[in-house]
Amino acid sequence: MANQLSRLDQVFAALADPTRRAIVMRLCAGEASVGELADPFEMALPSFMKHIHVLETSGLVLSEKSGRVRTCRLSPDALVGAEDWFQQQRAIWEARLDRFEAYVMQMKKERAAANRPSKTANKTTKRKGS
Amino acid sequence: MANQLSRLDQVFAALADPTRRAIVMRLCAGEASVGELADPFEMALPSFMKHIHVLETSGLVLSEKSGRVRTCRLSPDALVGAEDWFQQQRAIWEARLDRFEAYVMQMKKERAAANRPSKTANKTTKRKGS
DNA sequence: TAATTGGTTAGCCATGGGGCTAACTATAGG
DNA sequence: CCTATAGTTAGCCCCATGGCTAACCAATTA
Repeated sequence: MANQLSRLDQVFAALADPTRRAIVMRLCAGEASVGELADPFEMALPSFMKHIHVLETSGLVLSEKSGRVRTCRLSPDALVGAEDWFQQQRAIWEARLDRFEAYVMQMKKERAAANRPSKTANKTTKRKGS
Repeated sequence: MANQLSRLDQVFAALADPTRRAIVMRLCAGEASVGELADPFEMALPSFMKHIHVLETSGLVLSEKSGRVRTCRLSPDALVGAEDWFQQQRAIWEARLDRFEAYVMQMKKERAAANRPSKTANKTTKRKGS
């Protein structure tokens, strides 16, 4: 579990760079060699290879060398893992929103009760507790 | 659109740090003051404030100072924006998988046709085109 | 008014990230 | 066998990041 967290570190750090996000997007459309991947970028190969390496150690990308060409492909697992994190946070967030909404409803009811001095015999402003 | 990309840079970079992810998770449960947020961390306040600032400039967190206490709350928009990116990638990925599956199906059919020299009168290996 | 509390600013330091060039290895092709 | 291709390794540079301390406001509170 703590492993997954530090994996998240690497995945998010990898995705924080536009070059690397572009590589991931490109790889979503299918595997490609390093040269093919590097082609659209005006960047020296060694610099580009660093990005590949970051993506690889983050678990987002797998690569295999055959002959003198290294072919890269996306490993969707890591992507899904990061996506899961968002969904968990959103779940917590939405649960809180629900609770907040319930709280607002409660407030409304109480204020309505306070503004309607008909049934309950309340004389002065009786809003403070709880 | 290019704006969103550089915003993504910041959001992902912000989320690449475990401290900051913890802050976001904490903030999912409701707003809190800087002091409350910093409490669980063994870190000098100025260091912690840097994290807050990173989260704020990334758009993930909003804060407001009243009196001498600054209250932070989550801005879900940025989170959702990042989540969207994943979903887009997954959509492209899955579309590709579908195409690949279709391709495999096609291959199967062709191989089946090749192995079944009954109906279609094909003499030699007639697989090459398209 | 004096002291505490809650943040903030300024400035230092070490590490790491992202870029480069140059030189090297190893396969493919002529 | 020689050359071009595709990566790789080594090493340099600069600046951003993440941590710290020390000093400094500005509201509370005694």
